[in-house]
Amino acid sequence: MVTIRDIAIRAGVSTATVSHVVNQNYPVSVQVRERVLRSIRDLNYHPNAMARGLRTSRSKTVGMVIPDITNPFFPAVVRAAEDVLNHAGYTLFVGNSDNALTKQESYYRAFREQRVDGLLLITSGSRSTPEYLSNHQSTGVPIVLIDRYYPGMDADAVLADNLRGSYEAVDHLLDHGHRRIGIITGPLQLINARLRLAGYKKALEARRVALKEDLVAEGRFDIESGYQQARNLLALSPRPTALFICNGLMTEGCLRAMSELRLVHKIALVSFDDLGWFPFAKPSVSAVAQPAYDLGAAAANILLKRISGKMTGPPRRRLLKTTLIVRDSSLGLHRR
Amino acid sequence: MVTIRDIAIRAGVSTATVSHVVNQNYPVSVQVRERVLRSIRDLNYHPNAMARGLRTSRSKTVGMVIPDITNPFFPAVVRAAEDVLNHAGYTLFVGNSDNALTKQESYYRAFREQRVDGLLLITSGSRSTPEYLSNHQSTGVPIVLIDRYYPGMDADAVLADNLRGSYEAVDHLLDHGHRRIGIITGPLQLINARLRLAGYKKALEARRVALKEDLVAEGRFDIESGYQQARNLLALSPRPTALFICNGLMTEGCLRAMSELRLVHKIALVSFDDLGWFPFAKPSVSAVAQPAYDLGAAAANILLKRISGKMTGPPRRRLLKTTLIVRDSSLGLHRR
DNA sequence: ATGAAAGCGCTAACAG
DNA sequence: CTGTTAGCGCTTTCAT
Repeated sequence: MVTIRDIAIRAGVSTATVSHVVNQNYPVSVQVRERVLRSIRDLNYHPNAMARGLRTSRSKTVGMVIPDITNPFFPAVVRAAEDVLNHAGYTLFVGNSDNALTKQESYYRAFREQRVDGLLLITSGSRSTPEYLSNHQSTGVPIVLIDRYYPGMDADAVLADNLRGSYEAVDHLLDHGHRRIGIITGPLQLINARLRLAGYKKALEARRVALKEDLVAEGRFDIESGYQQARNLLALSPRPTALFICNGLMTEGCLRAMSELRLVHKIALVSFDDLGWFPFAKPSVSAVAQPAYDLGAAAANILLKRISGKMTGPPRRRLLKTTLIVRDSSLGLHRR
Repeated sequence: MVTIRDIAIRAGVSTATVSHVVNQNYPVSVQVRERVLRSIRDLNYHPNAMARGLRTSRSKTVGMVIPDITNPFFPAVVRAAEDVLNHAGYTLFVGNSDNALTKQESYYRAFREQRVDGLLLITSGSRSTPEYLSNHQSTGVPIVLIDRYYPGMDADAVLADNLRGSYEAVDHLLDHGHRRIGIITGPLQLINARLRLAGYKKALEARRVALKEDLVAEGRFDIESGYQQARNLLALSPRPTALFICNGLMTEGCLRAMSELRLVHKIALVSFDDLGWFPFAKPSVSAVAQPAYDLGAAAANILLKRISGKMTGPPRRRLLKTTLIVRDSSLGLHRR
């Protein structure tokens, strides 16, 4: 491994001078600079980030943990955060927790040990704040939660308005005359899953439609559980006339079930989460679109402000609007 | 920041002993171990990976660069690599190059500077090997290419059999009587895009069907270009009777175009890359499924062997089979 | 404008 | 079993 000393020797200067050239933080004469730069190229020198970080205790690096890299929503959030952070000279490292608390913790620790300058976290699976996260406060490393939060965890958070988004979706179905509306929720230990369910309940209440417990099915935000719970709901009699599915992957599973049962054109459908292919499914799928890019970008911006010290004080919570996109699946147009 | 010294003082031992406890690589009496562990918990101590890495020159970390995190194929590969690496005690950091050579290079440098123990790379956009990669050999840091490679770059690679996969797809269309088959290729500076085109040509040749240049359109492996090029191909007269689309995202765009033109049920379609929702598109979409998980897992396994020194010698190239999944879009069943 | 030298936190000989 | 110590590669005063 070629080190700063190798460069110094080859260029006939001290390591300090090499450092000055590399970091451009002290004046260096043109001739010396050129000689140093040439040596760096000749030897293919990469500064050792570990040594540098050990010295400066900054890494110009941000760690992000997401729960499911195969759910298209999260990559979209990652892309946004990455854009903002790269622009500010930071490198974003991503870890996939696979919806497992243990993996989330191990990524958290790995990132902490790598001394990332900040953290972005899309939490998974717990009703309360894991201990390592409640202890996190004291570390001084900024952390911003995205899309979900642990109740009682004091950290900045950027969230979609889950309650209102699902309220609007269900309200829309009610508008179109549906009274037996089934819902496949996310795992209810997640706050956003609970809020989406709450929006459903609130919409029913507002129209004085009684809540039927058997129309509420809990999924796991994945294709498989969407399929399974859709089969369950569609086996009820009387059958629901409409379904509200609380994320995109479960909608994928639900469509598979509806397709098998030849009910695709008979049951109205709204999905929370808009996937790219919803417009050309038959019927095209109505959805509550989340501002994925804005979520990631806003979170990254807050993080940068915290890192630089431009933002101080107590945690803030930002709520971003969702958008109901009405397509054929909820309109009954497809019934003709 | 709490350091090993803080723990040592609090536990009334030397830093060496704390290190022994943490790394479990030297015997420590039970009482002392307990005292140390308690201090670690009390102070919420995280070993500084930078200091450790600086000392050991190992980071137990692997870096992976992918070209497009929003293309579902790549996250699937990531998931696999992650499974294998986590299992072996490594942490996988992912960087998204966004199909940009500059971003790919900057992630490469960031990972090198972080002193990752190995690299997984899904290359983007160049016909020849960038200089920093041809220089990589000498670093001794193992690197495994996945899905694509730069001609002339001497590194282990795990690839799908693009040529054969697309040959089979086009052959299948020919089987069903199609003679005017349009193709939307990927960006032709990518080797896999070129191979998929080559498979198309080879299949035509085998049946002595003349190649029509106007039926060949070059896309960029994204939704937008799939849409655009599909519009172009479908505007030809005579119109192609079948389309072979060289990746999943472009198929998404192509379907949008076909849907707008009300041609969905009139043109046969096969996609390279199988996406989760293809089975319930109408018609369901035939596709060449790539072994995404196996690609990632095989690459990670090779990387681990290189890191541990269990595998030495010249680079090896593994070719994994694809599978043609015939659904309605290529069968004409949907025409009834 | 350049260099000498201390020290970031940790591990690994080695000594005891 | 436990402690002392050197040094990984870098940045940063402080001299010159």
